[in-house]
Amino acid sequence: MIRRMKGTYDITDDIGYYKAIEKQIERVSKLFNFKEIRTPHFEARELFHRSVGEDTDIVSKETYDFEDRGGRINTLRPEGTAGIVRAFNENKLYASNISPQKYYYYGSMFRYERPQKGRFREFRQFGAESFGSNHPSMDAEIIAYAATLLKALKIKDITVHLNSLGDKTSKANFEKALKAHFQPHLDSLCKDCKNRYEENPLRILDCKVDKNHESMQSAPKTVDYLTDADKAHFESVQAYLKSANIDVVVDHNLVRGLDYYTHTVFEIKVSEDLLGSQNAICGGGRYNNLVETLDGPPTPAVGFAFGVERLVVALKENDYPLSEDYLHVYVLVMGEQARLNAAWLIQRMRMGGLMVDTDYTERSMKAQFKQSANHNARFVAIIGDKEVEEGALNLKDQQLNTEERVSFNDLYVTIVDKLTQKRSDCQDCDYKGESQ
RNA sequence: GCGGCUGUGGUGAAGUGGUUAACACACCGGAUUGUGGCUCCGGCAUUCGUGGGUUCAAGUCCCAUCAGUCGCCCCA
Repeated sequence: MIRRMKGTYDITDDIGYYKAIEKQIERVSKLFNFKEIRTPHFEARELFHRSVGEDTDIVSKETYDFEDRGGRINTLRPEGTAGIVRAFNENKLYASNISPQKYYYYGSMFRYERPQKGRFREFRQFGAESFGSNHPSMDAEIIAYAATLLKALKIKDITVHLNSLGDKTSKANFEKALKAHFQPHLDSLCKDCKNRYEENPLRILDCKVDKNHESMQSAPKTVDYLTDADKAHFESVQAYLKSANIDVVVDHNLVRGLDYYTHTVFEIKVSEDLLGSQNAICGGGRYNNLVETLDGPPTPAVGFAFGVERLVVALKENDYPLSEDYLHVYVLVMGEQARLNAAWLIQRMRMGGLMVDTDYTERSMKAQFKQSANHNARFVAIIGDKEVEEGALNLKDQQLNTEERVSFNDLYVTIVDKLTQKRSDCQDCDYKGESQ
């Protein structure tokens, strides 16, 4: 049997969680006035090298690259921001009379990684990007947007971690200071940290093995390398968040893996026993140089990305209530003539807005009743030869456990009547009938 | 890229080298010639991820391989 590719998965029974997430994304995005944007799943490889960073793990060893028949080098997008920025520049969206331009996206990303809990090779991200404002209130809005989605999804025990890396210069100075600081301790640090020292010194700060190492306590802090303007910006972001009632933890060891981040960076984490070391459910920050790096006009920008699979884990863990599948009517058919007559009755009910299903496999009556229960059908309409002759059938209400004879002509109105009586079973709205 | 664990019907699983692969759920049929959910009866794996090996004998032991899963790195 041909099976799914490693690190991919089929959404079957869990589809309700995805629908719920997508619904809330749409709703919350409207509240924050972000517009949806959709960009291709593959781009020129060059795009990711220039934006995400040549030396990051994502680009150096995790991309899906392929050459097409025209000799072009394509890459399946490993993250969303690069493509959005490309589209922003290519479509000259910066020329809009609306500013800042606020976009959100939802879709699959691809990274060649070893799959584990909350991590896949094809995974989905929901992300947002705001272009054209360098104001701290914009940083704060982005974080508030992310936090509001989590609130809408009723996810508990989340923590927003916040830090600032400063501009290009302060980021570089800080890195230099870090290397100078850790250089004499290099021998006593763990194997991974020795690597990080060369590859990405910032990451030494959030090492789990060496977190109690003596050199950690005395390590330079990002804040000490911020310019006065950057420091003021960072403090202002915090003030706006406070005003919006969003709790954050300032975490000087928070750095982010992608090269393009400057100034504000943040991560939203759920408890570790939920997702282990994959507990970062959302990550983001400011990237004031990226638009220009990708040949657009100098444009400050800030954004975030959520891991949808991780949201699903959190939803399940929090027992997020999903509405159950159900049918209005299951039509039970016995015999060929009945089946033929049922066809137009079913079509008429469906055209009238009722959710209807029937048997297609010539099962026994008992089995059809079982199916109707499995489908969670409110009514069972029973049609056999007798019914075809009389032009009437038995309609059984499975909820009230009552049954009555109804003519074919009255079937539809009878059902609609019963559905709209005081015992409304509307599961899509809060309407519980007139009596309540 | 590295390490741990796992692989038996549609599903969950038992099986500790010996003959016919438990049990439960689901599903199908019947008892009930047209009324589900309860009850009873019956059916449902020529074979244990795949390939090779050891043995008189392998689901069980060994090797390889594939897949899944969890962790490390890294990330959403």
